[in-house]
Order: sequence, then structure tokens, then C-alpha cells
Amino acid sequence: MHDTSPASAPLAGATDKRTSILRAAMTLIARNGFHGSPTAMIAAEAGVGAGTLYRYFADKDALIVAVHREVETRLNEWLQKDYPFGQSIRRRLDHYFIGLLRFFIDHPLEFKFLGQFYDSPYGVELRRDKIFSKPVGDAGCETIRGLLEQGVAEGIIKDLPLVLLFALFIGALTSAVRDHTHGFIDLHDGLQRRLADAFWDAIRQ
Amino acid sequence: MHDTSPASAPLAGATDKRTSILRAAMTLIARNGFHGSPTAMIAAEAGVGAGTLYRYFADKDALIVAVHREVETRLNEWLQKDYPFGQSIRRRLDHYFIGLLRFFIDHPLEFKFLGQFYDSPYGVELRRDKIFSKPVGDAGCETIRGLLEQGVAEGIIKDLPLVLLFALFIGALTSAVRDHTHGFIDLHDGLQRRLADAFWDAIRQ
DNA sequence: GGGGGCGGAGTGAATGTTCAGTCCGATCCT
DNA sequence: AGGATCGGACTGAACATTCACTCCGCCCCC
Repeated sequence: MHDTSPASAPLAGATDKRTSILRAAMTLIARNGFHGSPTAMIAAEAGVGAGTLYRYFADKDALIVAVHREVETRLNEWLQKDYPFGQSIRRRLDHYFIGLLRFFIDHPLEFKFLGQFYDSPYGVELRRDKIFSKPVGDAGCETIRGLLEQGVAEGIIKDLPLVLLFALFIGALTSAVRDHTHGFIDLHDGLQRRLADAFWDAIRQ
Repeated sequence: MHDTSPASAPLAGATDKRTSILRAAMTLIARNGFHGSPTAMIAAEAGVGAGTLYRYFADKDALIVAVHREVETRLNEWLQKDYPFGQSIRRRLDHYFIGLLRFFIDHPLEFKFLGQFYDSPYGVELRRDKIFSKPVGDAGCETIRGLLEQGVAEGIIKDLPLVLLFALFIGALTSAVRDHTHGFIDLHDGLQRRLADAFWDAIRQ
């Protein structure tokens, strides 16, 4: 089985095919789910032959995992922009909350893909890691988990299990975004703020 | 296409097969998802022949919809038990919040099934209806939507769009239950209470 | 003994994956 | 320099597998 790293990928403009395939896969999976996205369809959408897919990825699973990695990398970069180092815990949590809201609203396909991914066998383990240990920011950046922990220690956040605080965070966030992408509501800036405030009210001491 | 109502089902003890199939379908779909639950496997789990399945349901879709109806009926009955008519809005909302928590904790398979269902093409429309118009309680019972509406009108709940209030409700709830069923936390009675309190803090004026 | 619920091998469609061949650009040989 | 050779990225038709669904004979019960 070959790797998915650029090292083993063909040179020059050929890399465009890899990204074409990644984008096509994300788009179709977001729209139709894993099983509504046959490899033939992904290849067609990407404008490559059915076999080409297997020159870049060992199998469909590897492709899906690669899409996930790529999306998460972009998400992490997005979250690190303008990170309010040194400011209050609430402000830093707000940065994550609104940052995630904005990213998902601006990138609905990425949102739907991640939703599919984390609800599949692929993602459950990752989810566990994310809550318990792994940083959301790639390197050097504080984690949501760390901020919640610190807030609890300082007595400004309710002394609930971290997992529950995180559930409030991610649950409110994803439900609201889902309603937005389904067209049930328009999550404009003002509502984003008020939702973040409501979340803060939920967890503050 | 034939119906799934008992009227058209075979008589006598044969109904046991119908419920066997329903239970088997729910169990396998909860565990492996729709695509990971071939009809042959469902039939085997139910202890019937592969063809028998089609004596009770027109096709796999009809079976899935029937499972959903059956689960929701039981959920509604559960929620109507001990409904605190006439008590404060907070208490009535609490009844729903903790009632749903308990039901899902006591019935993890039902929870996972509903999660799969509402994230699939089957359920999106139903989700929309549930938020916008349909009652959760079957008949005569107040709806979560109605309670939130009333709370907003009385000025004791934040004046946010109903959809967002509902997103806070269902998002916090489902995220917490998911963490519980994944074994990340033990949502005992005390935590259930404190989570309900946190939710109330999020939406109260 | 006969009729209807039942079983499970069978069927055709669809899907993931492969592989023999094509094509294009680089490299080498004269 | 220019033609011959080669390498390997790319293709897409073919293959093996899986799935939802059907069909016909069995068998149990009246």
C-alpha cells in the first residue's frame, strides 16, 4: 500500500489531480454520504479516470482519511488566525466558538463532511482523542479543553466534567450550524454573538 | 406496495416475527449503520428467512421508516408519563430534557438509531417538521417548541429565534448522551440535573 | 390433503478494485 | 540534432463481490 504523502505523489502539475480528487470526494461525500459516493462518481467529478484514484490513494478508506486530514488542517489554520493570546478565558473561548461557527458557515461542505466522518467508524476514535488529549490547534496553540480546564480551576466556569462542558460547546455549535445549512435560520453576525453569549451563560459559574 | 400497519400483517403469533424484524433492524442499524446492515443480516438476527422480511415490509426503506415510527411512539409514551401539567415552564422543560436524557441513556440502541436516522435523507424533513410545527408529545401534550415560545413571550427565556433555542436544547442533550454511550462519562442522576441546569442558564433571560 | 406463511438459493444491478494497454515526455544513441 | 527507446502516469473496461429483492418449493396447520 502506498502512502498519501506528497513525497510519493507524482511531480509537477500532477499534484493537481490529487487535490482534484480530494475536493471531489469531499463534495460528493458531503452531499450524498459515504455510500452515496461511488469511486466512479468521485473520479468523474474530479475529471480523472476511475483507476487514477488508486494511484494516489491505497483504497477508498485511505482517500476518506486523507480528506479528513486536509479539512482539519485548514480548520486549524483558520482557528489560529488572530488568536487572542493573553486575553481573558472567555475571550479565548469566544474566539474558538465564533471561529468554528464562521468556518462551518463559510464552508458548509466541510461541515457536512466532518459530520459524516465523526459519526462513522472512522471518526469515533478521533473524537475520543480530541476530547481527552489532542490539541485542536496544531502546535503551540491552546486547546479548548485546556481553556475549559483553566476556567474551572479559576472558578469562573461551572465545576462540571470536562466532557460535559465540551458537549455543551460542540453540541450547541453543531446544532446551530446544521440548522443554518439546512436553511432553517440565517446565522448572521449578531446571532452568532448571542449564541456565544448563551453558551457562556451555560458554562459560567 | 403494501402497508406496514398491523392490519395487513399476518395474524396470530406471526406478529412476533414482525417485531423480531423491527428489533433486529434497529439493533443492527444502531450498531453498524444503514449500509452495514444488509437485509440478509437483519433476517438472520431476527431468526427468519431473508424473504420473510418482504412479507411484512415493502422494501428496506419501509422497514426503516417503520422502525423509526415504532421508536418514536415509545419515546412519546415515555415523555407523557408524569407530565407536570400546570407547573412552571422551567419545570416542564426540565421534564422533557431529563426525560429525553433518561430515555436515551436507558435505550442506547434507540438513541443511535435515531441519530443515524435524522442524519440520513430519511430524517431531514422530519427534523424540519419537528422544529417548526409537529408536537413531540403525540396528542394533547404540550410541545417543546410551545414551551420555549411561551417562555420567550413571558420574558423569562432569551429572545432568540426558536430554532436556536431548540438547537441549544437538542445539541447539548445529544452530545452529552453520545459521550455517555461512548463510555466517555457516566451520566448519573446528579450530572443529569446539573446539565439541565446549565441548559436552563443558557436560555434564561 | 390442500392452502398459505415461510425459507433460502438465486438474480440482476451496482460497487470497489485491478490490470493490460495507451500516450506523452524525457533520455539516450548515433 | 533527431529519431528510437523507454518509463510511468493515466485510462476504462473487466472482474469479483455484495446487496436488495424475487420466486418457487417445502411444510405446518387446519
